[in-house]
Amino acid sequence: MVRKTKEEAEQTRKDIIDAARRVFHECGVSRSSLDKIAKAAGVTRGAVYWHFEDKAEVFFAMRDAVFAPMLGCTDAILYDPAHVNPLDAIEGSIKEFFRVLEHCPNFREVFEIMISRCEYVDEFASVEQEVGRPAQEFLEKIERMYRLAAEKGYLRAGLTPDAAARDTWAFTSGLLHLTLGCRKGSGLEKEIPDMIAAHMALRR
Amino acid sequence: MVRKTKEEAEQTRKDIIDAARRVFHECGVSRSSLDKIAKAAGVTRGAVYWHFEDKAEVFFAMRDAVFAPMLGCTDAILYDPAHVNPLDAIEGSIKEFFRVLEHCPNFREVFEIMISRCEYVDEFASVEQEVGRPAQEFLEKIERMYRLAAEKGYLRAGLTPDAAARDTWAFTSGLLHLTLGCRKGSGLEKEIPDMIAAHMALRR
DNA sequence: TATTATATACAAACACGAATGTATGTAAAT
DNA sequence: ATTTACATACATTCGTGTTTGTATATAATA
Repeated sequence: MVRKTKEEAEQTRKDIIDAARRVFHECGVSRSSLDKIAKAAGVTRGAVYWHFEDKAEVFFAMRDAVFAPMLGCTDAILYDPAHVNPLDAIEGSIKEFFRVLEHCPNFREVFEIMISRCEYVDEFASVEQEVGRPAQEFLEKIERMYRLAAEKGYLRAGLTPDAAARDTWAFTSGLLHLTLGCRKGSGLEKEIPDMIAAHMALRR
Repeated sequence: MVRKTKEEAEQTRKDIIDAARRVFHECGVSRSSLDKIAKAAGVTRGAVYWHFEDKAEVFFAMRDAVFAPMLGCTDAILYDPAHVNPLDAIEGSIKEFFRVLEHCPNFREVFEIMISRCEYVDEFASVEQEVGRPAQEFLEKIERMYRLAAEKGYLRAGLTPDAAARDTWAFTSGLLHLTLGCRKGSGLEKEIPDMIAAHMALRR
């Protein structure tokens, strides 16, 4: 049984991506040989090389599979018209991001791989850029929201939308790194919603 | 000229550590073969294996060479009795940290390696822990400082030292990752002192 | 509709370089 | 005389990219 139907082939492609995530997470990207990934997916390297050029392409496919949904997920909250106060939208969006991160292992694994199991050099140097772009977009989005909040009179007096946005930007990034990186399993996750609320309370 | 004096041997040891930092930074840790490092240091692998067990030991030696000085450096500011307001001590200490990071290439390179050029698995899994410990200590230190500030009446009303500390903690971590990682060379460095000042202004 | 041709979706085998760890050699310091 | 501080050579493993083989799905044709 060699030649599969298109649907079956598409399934093995997904199997490979799925296996790659597990192997990347366990061994780190550089020590994840295509043979390990293939075996974890129940195929041989032949199948991997059929579907992908090399390990980098597998990596990017894995990342793409979770990044787009994640952005859509947080944006939905950020731009939810139910929030009359933009500060609530920001707070809700960030909380939602960390909630998803805690409850969806696939997402968390990919983020952990990108943060502490991948070396950003050569073919992967661009990953740093591509992580930077959503980060940059996040900054611009919350800056607009803070500006809106200021116009509506919700922003604390003496605080510029610009400064508030950059502070929240760094705070969120730090929280992400602390919860996924060095402080894993330290009970930090339980405190995250409180930390976010306290952070936002400072600018109300 | 094979056998060197003790001083010369100590120098080649330092040369190897120095070369390792450059090679790690350029190639990433996993792609830095001991041969590359040896050649960059102007020796052979024989010398490397004489001074170190393996690559991991070279890595840890490199890290130790900058971590201790860095901690001493920021602590000196944090505990400088010249500051009557603990908030000034915190602000100064964080600013100093980023100032050193910007102006001392050795320090910056090591931090960049640890943040985006090393995979925290297997022998290096402990690195994550060891990065986490200073981070944890930093949290405890600034928490004490915020408590002190609260006692002296310098902390903004309605803000607990605990919440302030964790917010500053995440902010600092995020700033570190943003400036060394994805946003390198984006002009962010120029804005860092302002961002720190704005962050601290929120809790005065 | 039945037959044929071709492209597909892999598995298996091969060839190559790179990296590691170790073993051995050796000249000079001690 | 012995140890030190390496350089050199060797053996082995591992990963990669490519090539070849092949059974079958699918398209083309009659």
